[in-house]
Amino acid sequence: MAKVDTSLVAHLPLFAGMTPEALDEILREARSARYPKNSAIFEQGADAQSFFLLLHGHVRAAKTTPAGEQIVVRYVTPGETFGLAMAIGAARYPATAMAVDDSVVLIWPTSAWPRLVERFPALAANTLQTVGTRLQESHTRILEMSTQQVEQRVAHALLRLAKQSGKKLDHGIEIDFPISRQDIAQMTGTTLHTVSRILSGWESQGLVESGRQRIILREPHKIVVLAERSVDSGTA
Amino acid sequence: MAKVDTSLVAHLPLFAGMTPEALDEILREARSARYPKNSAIFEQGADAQSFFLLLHGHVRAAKTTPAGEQIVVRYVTPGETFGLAMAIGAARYPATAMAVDDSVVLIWPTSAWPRLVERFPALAANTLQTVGTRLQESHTRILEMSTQQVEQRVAHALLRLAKQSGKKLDHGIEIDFPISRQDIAQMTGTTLHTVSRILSGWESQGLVESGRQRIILREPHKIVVLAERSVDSGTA
DNA sequence: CAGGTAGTTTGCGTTAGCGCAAAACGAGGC
DNA sequence: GCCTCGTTTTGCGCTAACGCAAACTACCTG
Repeated sequence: MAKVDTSLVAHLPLFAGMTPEALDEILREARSARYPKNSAIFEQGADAQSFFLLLHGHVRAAKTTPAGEQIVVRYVTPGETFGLAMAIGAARYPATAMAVDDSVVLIWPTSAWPRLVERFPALAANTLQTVGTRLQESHTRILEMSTQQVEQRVAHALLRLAKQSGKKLDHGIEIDFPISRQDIAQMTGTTLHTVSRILSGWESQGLVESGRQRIILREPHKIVVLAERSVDSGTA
Repeated sequence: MAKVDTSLVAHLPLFAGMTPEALDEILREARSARYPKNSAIFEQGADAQSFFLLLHGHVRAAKTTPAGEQIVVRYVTPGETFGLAMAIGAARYPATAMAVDDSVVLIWPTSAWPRLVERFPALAANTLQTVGTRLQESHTRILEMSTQQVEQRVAHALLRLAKQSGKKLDHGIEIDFPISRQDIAQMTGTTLHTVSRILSGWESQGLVESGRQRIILREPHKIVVLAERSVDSGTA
């Protein structure tokens, strides 16, 4: 197995409350791998043979309908785990994971999970914590889809991306991985056309600056206002 | 503490892989309580002092926006846990739980959780499993909301309710707890008006029979067809 | 049994956002 | 430097679903 530097990952929530020795033992079971931009890490429906921890880069998890429509479940940022099918007792991946940037991951064989959990119960507790948080976020997303208009949802989505993976600029925040209108549409439950129109509108108001797979929030605060304003208070 | 019969709950996924002694010890920490129909069990935003296991009845978990709009997160059926805020490290309940029928629950103080998990690691693993499954379901719901029309979403919702809490009748399946048009609207991201129109339509086709807070699926199979048909195949 | 309350139905006008289509744009490959 | 392909923009017509309003109905209460 490839040796991984413990100091890089020791602070992650996944390993909270663990001794250096335990951490070392867990890492010994992992190997690391590099996935180039736009390569698939695993496909929805495939045998869940591994689970992953992202070290560098960005990964998009997306779910596809039988008819071929997609939604983006989430963007994985460094330090987060993904592909935890086994934790929920699933034999197959429920989504497809794709590197949107050159990415480096740690990989554990799924078969190692039961043993690791038995030996290090904190692992299950920590994973429960993160999965629980994701469930929360998922409910929030459903709430937004049910109650907000598309423009507000797009505003929220961009703010979240900026918070998660924003690079601070002199004036504004840039989302630091390639993301298309289509991607944002799939995060907010709309079409790329509508997203394009919304961003065009914002651009002409100076709220954002954007181009091919690239978005900079120039006036984050004003976007917060857009995100929070209730439907009918527009002309108030 | 009230004594609870272990045989009633021993088979639940939450207690999978546990010895009778362990189960007994866990149950000793719980008390049971009865909530009458339409009473609140806990409110969104309140201190998460307890977590719950439903023994009898039905509980609706709903999330409210600052503006007062609600969505139904899920209906809890007997044998399921709810109010697991502590598992995700939240100090407050992220939703409101209400008994929709006279209900009986087991209640543990949140403060007992860390101790229980330490003593019985399987508890965390089992909870991870159920929370993971709920996350899956939540993603499926987002996918449906993004890609399907209202009628299909309502069909799916009813089929799920029927599967979860359906009472088999001579001819059809009855959802065996009180549920309003409004509730279904809040499960599917639409309005009670639209749900009412859809059910009226189905009723006139003989697919369902419904009344005040009561729905019977008379032709489950035909509803499955409705749920699965893709958007444009209507006139095919 | 009368009255009130909560849930349901239905009609009608409106519209946010979709779907299609076509053009413009920009980045990478040869 | 040119060509090609994927992304983005924009126009236009359409419709699913909403929002409002009013009537209706079943159940519960006093």
